[in-house]
Amino acid sequence: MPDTARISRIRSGRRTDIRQQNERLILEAAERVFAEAGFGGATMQLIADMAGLPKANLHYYFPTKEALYRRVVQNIFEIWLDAASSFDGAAGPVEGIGAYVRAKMDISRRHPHGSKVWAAEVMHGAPVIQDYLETTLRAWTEGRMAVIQRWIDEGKMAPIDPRHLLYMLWATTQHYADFGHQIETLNAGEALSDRQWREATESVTQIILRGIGAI
Amino acid sequence: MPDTARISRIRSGRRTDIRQQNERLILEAAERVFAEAGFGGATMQLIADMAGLPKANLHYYFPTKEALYRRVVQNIFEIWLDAASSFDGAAGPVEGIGAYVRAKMDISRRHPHGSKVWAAEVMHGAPVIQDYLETTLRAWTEGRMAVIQRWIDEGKMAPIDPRHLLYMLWATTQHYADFGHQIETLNAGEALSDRQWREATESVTQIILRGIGAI
DNA sequence: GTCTATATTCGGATAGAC
DNA sequence: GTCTATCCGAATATAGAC
Repeated sequence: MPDTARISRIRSGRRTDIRQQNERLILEAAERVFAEAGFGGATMQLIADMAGLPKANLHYYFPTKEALYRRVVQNIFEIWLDAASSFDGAAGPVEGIGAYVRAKMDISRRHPHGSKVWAAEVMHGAPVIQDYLETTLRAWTEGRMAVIQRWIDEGKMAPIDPRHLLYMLWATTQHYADFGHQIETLNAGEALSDRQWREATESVTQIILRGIGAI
Repeated sequence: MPDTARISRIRSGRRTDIRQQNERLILEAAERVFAEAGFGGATMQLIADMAGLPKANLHYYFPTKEALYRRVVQNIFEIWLDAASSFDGAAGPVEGIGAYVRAKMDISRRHPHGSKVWAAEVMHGAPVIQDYLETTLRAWTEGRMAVIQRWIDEGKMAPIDPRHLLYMLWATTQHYADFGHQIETLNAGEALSDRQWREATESVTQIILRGIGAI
């Protein structure tokens, strides 16, 4: 029955397309609402309205509010892990840390909502992603600490505690996303321009690279 | 009627004592619950249980959940404003910024809940304290930027953008409170010891003071 | 000033028609 | 796969006895 098979494939294909598109719509809306209202303050109704779908559809694609939230948090974590590659294969701290700061500042600009959701999740004791902290993040951190320690041993930077350097990199770059509203208020109520983002990235990079004696 | 007057004074005095003590109990519990669950996730019942009072008493002292939250946020803001004095009257960046970092790291350690509540409030667009950002915080920021600029003009530090230096100071110090759970997880699940707090403060201070060319 | 009982609203989740 | 109508639990807030 080639005919019905073809129709079935097409139908199935369309269904998959609709599913993927709707899931994306829902996840984008959810990221924004969770960031702006917190998990407890977010409502499925608000997310549905922002996604342009009836509330019941959300429960069709994501069984519970928590399942939807979990996916949002996972998405952000993966984006940050990708940025980790900037760190690897660098000859020294100037290239490695410079690239990492640029990558993370770029993420802060393009995914401010995701960064805020992550921050809130950690502030609340990481009820949903504690396992990621203990496995993936811990391994990642120890790997980069080893790289930094090697740079220190090779005389490419001052003997800074690698752990606190990493915390400083996370804190300074994510601050531009998480506290973006405060920064905007102190910028006469205006969002940072392209030029201001470049200046911010440059300032952060310069202070840190000088601070660790790499330049 | 000296007798009744005395009794009345005593009664009134006791009432005031009870009021102050209960308000303090409620505010401490509220700070913790708001920090760990967010405004939307916090419940008056949970705060009441943690304060050891019946729920209705909370509504006697604070008319609404939002009024209670507002007081918590204001408390934190005042604590940070006090720390601002570390900045003033310093001969140069080594003393001024050094003292400010120490003061803010100390607050991150002693008031982690308050710091988290503030962070969440800002992340949500500062619905409650937007006026503080536009008045008090803006004035404070401009004042310190002028001080930093003077240090630059006097050749006491490199020509860093004062604004981004301030953001870095806020980001790095508050990170130890707001992301304390992540830091603890990466510290084998242990809270930082006295010694580790000193090392963290020292690392932050050293990197920043070197980074701005002050040492 | 304290506390029990309750009114009322709101939001997550689902049933069931289409 | 979509969506309306609805259930039900939970949480804020208050009434009113003590």
